Amino acid sequence: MDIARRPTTMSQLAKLAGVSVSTVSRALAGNPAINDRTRERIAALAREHGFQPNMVARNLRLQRTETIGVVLPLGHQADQHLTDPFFLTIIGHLADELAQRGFDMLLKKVVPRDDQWLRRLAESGRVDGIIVIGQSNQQAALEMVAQSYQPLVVWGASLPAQTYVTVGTDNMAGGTLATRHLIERGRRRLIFLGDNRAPEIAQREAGFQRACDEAGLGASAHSLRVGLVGEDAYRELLGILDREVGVDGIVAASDVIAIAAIRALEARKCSVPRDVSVVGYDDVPIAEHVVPTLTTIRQDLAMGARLMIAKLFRLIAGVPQTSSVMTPELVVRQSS
Amino acid sequence: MDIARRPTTMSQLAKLAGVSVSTVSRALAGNPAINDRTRERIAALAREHGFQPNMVARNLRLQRTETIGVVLPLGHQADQHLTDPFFLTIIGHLADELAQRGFDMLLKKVVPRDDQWLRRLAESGRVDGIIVIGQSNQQAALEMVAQSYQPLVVWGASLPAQTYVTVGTDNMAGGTLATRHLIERGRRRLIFLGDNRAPEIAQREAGFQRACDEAGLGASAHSLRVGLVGEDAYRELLGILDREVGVDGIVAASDVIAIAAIRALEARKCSVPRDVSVVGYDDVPIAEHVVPTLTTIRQDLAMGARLMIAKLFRLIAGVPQTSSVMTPELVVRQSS
DNA sequence: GGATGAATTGCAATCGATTGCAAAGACGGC
DNA sequence: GCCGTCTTTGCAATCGATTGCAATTCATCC
Repeated sequence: MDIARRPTTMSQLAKLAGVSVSTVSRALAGNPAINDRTRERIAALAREHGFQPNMVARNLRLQRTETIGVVLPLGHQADQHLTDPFFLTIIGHLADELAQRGFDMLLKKVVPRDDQWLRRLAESGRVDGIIVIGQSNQQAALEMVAQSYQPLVVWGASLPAQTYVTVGTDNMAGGTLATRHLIERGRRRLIFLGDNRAPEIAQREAGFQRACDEAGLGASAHSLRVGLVGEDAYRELLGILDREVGVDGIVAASDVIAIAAIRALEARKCSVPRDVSVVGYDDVPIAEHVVPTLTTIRQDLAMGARLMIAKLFRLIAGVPQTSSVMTPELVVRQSS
Repeated sequence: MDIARRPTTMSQLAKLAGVSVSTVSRALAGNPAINDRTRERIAALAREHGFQPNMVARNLRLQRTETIGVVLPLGHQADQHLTDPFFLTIIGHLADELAQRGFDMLLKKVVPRDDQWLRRLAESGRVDGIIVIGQSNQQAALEMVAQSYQPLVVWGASLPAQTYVTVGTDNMAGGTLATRHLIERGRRRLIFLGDNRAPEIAQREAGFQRACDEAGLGASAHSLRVGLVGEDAYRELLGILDREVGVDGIVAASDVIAIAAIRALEARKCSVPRDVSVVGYDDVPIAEHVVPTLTTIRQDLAMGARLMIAKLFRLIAGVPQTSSVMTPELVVRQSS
């Protein structure tokens, strides 16, 4: 039981210890200029009272925060919620990597209303660097900030004229991989499901088209757009299945879409994989737990997160970085 | 193209505008003491250069950050990753609620090594309030901090002597609901799957036991512990199924466990729901997309997030709050 | 013309830490 | 006893904003 209230600032702790604030600061920082006995006395006092220095003041003085901003721009999504386990998975991996380095994560879900959303965070002084998950349709805002703000890494597609650093998988290769797999399984009437306003999805779609063209099924292969998730998407899927008679292969732009598609097929009395083969994208943890287990294109998100954080820290240190494109991998399970 | 570099502090902007820092501060804050023409001139200058005030300095001066800490304590989980979509769902809803109020979210995943992890965040000055998702096995740390730190809301179980505010569902009722449903379906050899070191899970298990006792199946009903997710859990499940012959009903402590269980049953040639009925818990978005769709106990996380944030803001305003226990709801789908 | 008061703006303190530099104290050597 | 050196500690500036209070300007009124 303390009679005086617990000290909350260094000056209060200094008064308790009978020394100056600077001595307390140095003692807690382990500065060797401070006498061992003094340091130990102050450390004991701090421990005893559970003293915790004010990080905001510290951050202001040091001009760094040991915090990384992680931004999810939802530019092209009507729906406001994060429902794709893909995001949690990558956020979880990022949190792991950051925690290892003693950094915190400022998570922002932004629905862009102007092109200043990224600049606001970048110049607020609240974060030492920024990771953006997915370009959405916000290339302009990303480019603008990248001109003057170095510590920025984006998960997503590697685009021609882009000046910012990205980490991602080869989406075109992934789309091709998924599609060729269906064709090898003897599927001929294929559709692609995904919202191609995001560049990653557009690249996967391009990969789908390429594989279709290679196999000479241009005429019978269709490419269709559908939102990412939710009841609307499910209903839309039912409509698509009713319209597209004879479809025997589906390439989905994400596992969540694939799973909804399987459910829609089920509702229409189509068996997966007997009547229709389905390939997802991402290999989210749930993919191997659904029935049938999901054939999918695996993106190594643990590796991706590690790369993003590694690059980001090097950028923070002032070392220029280049983008990385990882190779996606086909994981064959029951749905194809 | 600016010849001078862009102003990054108010004093630089003030120099540009030919006024003092205080005038800039007041102008940007919309203080009516400032002449309209002056204010407009300064605002235009700020807009033109994309000026963004330093939030760290602002936070220090105002002693508030408009940031809420969201903490995921992983005390009882061997596995370090966030893989349960339950977390993403609740984080997404919290992010929505906070964004609406113009607040940011500092996300911390902590693997508690001592009992100071919560205090460190509480007294760092970096957040105006804290939400803890799940008590895990950290009741002691929560209690300790709650003594001296008001703005704290915990998602989880409402426990007898607890001094902090919680929001959650009635886990005992949920467990009972799920179990009674299986019993009504004619199931008699039931098992509960979940890690009861977390108090929420322990309460669900107690509800399971109560329903079993009510129906007089104490002898044949078992209660078993299993980790939350991952390949280990799946293998453990296979082992359990092999040992527990004749099981015809499973109450899972989460949807993720339920889905893994269905997959294990499938691997052992048991049909769901023909041979075994399975009930999950949470009603995560994926629950209605798996095949068979999952019967589950729905927790209204949107409502829960809204309640938590509402309580937290009232606590920040100094208004004492009480805990809320929401009523869980049985959602019957195909798996039972 | 001078007093009064309202409208604007600036000065300087403040939030709580860190750190360069100076000062004080300890100690030994001559 | 005095001086130089080394250790240890404190003073005060700094990070970049906000804000109470004082100062200035200017119009108005008698």
